[in-house]
Amino acid sequence: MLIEIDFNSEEALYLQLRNQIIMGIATMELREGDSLPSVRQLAETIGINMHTVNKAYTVLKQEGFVKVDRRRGAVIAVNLDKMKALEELKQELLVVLARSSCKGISRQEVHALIDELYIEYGSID
Amino acid sequence: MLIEIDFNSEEALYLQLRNQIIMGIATMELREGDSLPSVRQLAETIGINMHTVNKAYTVLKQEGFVKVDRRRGAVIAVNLDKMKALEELKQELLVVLARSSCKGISRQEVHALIDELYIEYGSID
DNA sequence: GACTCTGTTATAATGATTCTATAACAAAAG
DNA sequence: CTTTTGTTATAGAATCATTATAACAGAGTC
Repeated sequence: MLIEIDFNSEEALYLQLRNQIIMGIATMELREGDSLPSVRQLAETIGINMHTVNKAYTVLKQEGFVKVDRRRGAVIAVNLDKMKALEELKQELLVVLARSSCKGISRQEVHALIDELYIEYGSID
Repeated sequence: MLIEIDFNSEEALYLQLRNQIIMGIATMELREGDSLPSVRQLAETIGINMHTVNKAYTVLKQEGFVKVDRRRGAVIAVNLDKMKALEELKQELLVVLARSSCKGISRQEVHALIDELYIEYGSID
């Protein structure tokens, strides 16, 4: 999987990494059971420190996107705690939608954007 | 307007402040032309430093939610740069929806959540 | 004019976060 | 036995968040 890091971004490197891997799972580019590169290998590929990659993997583990196996390294394994995910989504949208609403973006425009983005993600419905 | 700061949150104080004010605008609790408390006054009310409030106001000014008048202090004045806001919304949703999709939240569930939250915000449609 | 309140700016100290650098350990695979 | 794996420890540098003091100029009040 291709990972692109923006070193000029304000976003922390380990968070950029985490987000790209999550988007990789969402687009089915990474599937349940797939192994991620080892922390050292990915660090070298990207050109960053091993610990930065390790931190990304640790966060992904805590958030329930991978399981770390001593033999196979980090393996995609999504923990489907839907209730928790819905609550977190609500909290995030609370702020994001407030901004949008203030800027004159209508409810329907948000819906359209959701549909546009969800096409790329594995949506069952 | 009532402002509640969570000192145990990982979110920076000035960002909590900014977000609450933006939500206040979205819910029409704060209206165009309303004045915010002075930086010193609000700082004392909340129990934080003046500069932290000042930083929140400065960010709000840069993001186009208030204008700062030497006489009246920070005044609600939303700059409607819709194109820019739509682009920013898209970038934020890109990550948020990837997480949701992975956790098994359907497109329709997101729509329902949007509708639920938008009720509290001033939606024209 | 004296006083107060406003935003703004400067400077500094403190603590937390981020990233890097080196190093070591135990478990598993070849 | 050697290599590779995740994991842990420690330490340094840079940046960020917060607080603390202080000062300044513009505007309103008495």
